[in-house]
Amino acid sequence: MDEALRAVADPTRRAIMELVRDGERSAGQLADRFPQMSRPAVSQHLRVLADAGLVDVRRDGNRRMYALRPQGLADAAGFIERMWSTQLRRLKEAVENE
Amino acid sequence: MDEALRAVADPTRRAIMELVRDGERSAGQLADRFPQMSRPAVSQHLRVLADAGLVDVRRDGNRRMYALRPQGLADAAGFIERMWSTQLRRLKEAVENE
DNA sequence: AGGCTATGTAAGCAACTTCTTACACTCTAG
DNA sequence: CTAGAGTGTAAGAAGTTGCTTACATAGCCT
Repeated sequence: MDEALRAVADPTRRAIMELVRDGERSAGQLADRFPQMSRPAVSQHLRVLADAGLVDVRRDGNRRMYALRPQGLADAAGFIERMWSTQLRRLKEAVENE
Repeated sequence: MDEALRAVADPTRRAIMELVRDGERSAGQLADRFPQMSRPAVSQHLRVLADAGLVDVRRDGNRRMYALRPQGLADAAGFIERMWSTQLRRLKEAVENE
């Protein structure tokens, strides 16, 4: 979970995830979407995402295709849900006490 | 969202959130739970959490009481859900195509 | 083979994080 | 009022992150 949450904490990486969310994208296609930063920078972000299990990589000849891997967020989602549920529980208690 | 996700990316801060999840805790009570690190370190983590809107602070005489503020995770939860839903959508499509 | 395309890796630097110790502040209690 | 408890803030060290440029690797095409 730690790795996934640290990966997701970066806005560029979240943007990449939004992009690959709709289907596979090559490293180059992704890099093109970030004209303000160098291609290697994007490549490094992709590595972080892959290491965190947030994207899948597939070789396609010359290119590398990246796709979202939502399971990688399972534990993070669990944590957030656990925090979130507190609100619901509290709300319920508040309602019951009035 | 950025601030919340960066705050949550740290394991100590997540642990703090788990602790205040069940109700208010004073700074000192929280610091006691992290014997391996200094009290000021915990205090600094609490500040990060408060700045990110993930905890509420209340002064109680000499002490400061911290409580979880789950709304602070709303945007983060939204992001994760948006990624997550992809899986469901894909699954649905896969089922429909077979 | 040789050159071009697509991509990753290495090295290094600047900025940021997360600690620590030392200090300041603010209530409460006697 | 003074002492001590509870807590935040300041300054600085050490480690980590996120970039850049330069280089390496691997597949494709003529």
